[in-house]
Amino acid sequence: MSVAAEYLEFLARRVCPSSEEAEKRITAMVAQIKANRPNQTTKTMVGERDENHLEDSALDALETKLSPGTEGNPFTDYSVQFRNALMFAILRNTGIRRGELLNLKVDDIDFAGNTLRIVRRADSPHDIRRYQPVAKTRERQFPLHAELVNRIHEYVAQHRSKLAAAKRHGYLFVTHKEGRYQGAPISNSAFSKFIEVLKGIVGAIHAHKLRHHWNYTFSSLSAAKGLPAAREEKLRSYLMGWEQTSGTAATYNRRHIKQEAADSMLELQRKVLARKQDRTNEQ
DNA sequence: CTGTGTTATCGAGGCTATCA
DNA sequence: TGATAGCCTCGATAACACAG
Repeated sequence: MSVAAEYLEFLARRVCPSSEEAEKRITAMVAQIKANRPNQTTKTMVGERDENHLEDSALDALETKLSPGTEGNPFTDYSVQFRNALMFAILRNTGIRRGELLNLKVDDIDFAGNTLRIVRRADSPHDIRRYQPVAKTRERQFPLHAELVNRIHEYVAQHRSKLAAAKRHGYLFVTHKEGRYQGAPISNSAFSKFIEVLKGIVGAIHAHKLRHHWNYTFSSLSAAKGLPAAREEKLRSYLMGWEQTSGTAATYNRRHIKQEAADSMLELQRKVLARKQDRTNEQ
């Protein structure tokens, strides 16, 4: 509204002949518009976000249910099962955004070095999707647990490669259903449908909630390691792709931060995956 | 630290092609 | 012909960047 008021002021000065009378009325108009600005921000309190995390046990149960070939898997096609379980695992373990996930290309994964790269590709001409998912913030690269890398590789080699249309673009996750869109990059809404199914199993869940959960786990882990708060903040910013609040200092020890961030990322993944391993062994 | 602008996500409703 | 697994749109709102 402030901007609108100022623009109207500018416009009025342009249009009206400059006289004392006009000047008075313009000032009055601007004052009146500004007086009507809402004085309360509509943003919600930041503190409430902390309560927004899920239970690990519920996520474990969900992951078991999603694992391909399991009795009672909500998806019928094996490739779809494999893809969906993989998308879930990546979201849970890395805390990347929904858009970043759908925007992943096969090339973004370094299968030899076990790393994942988040790249911005706004308005990519190669993306035929109506709604193009993009990485919202900074690009970044971090290591991926070998198990996840292997699963991605298996998905590409065993499932994605069977679809001819998938060879024409590099996007990692594709549509498997036969028809016009088979092999095309999976759409935002198709992904929504997937989340919809998850909701039917564990109740309120969405992609961003997994991101919140990742941050929650990250906090616990940092606390357990006795990481200083400032340090933790920097690592978190790097891994989540946020701007570093400090300017020059960040450039100075970026590499160090990157390394430590990489370690933390791996450790978190190891923790979650190891626990899952334990459970399967017990059964 | 706050206010403001931009962009992604959520969530719900509706449509379409394929298959058994 | 119904079930399934896709797809599209859009308003509301949350998440983020950045200047003051």
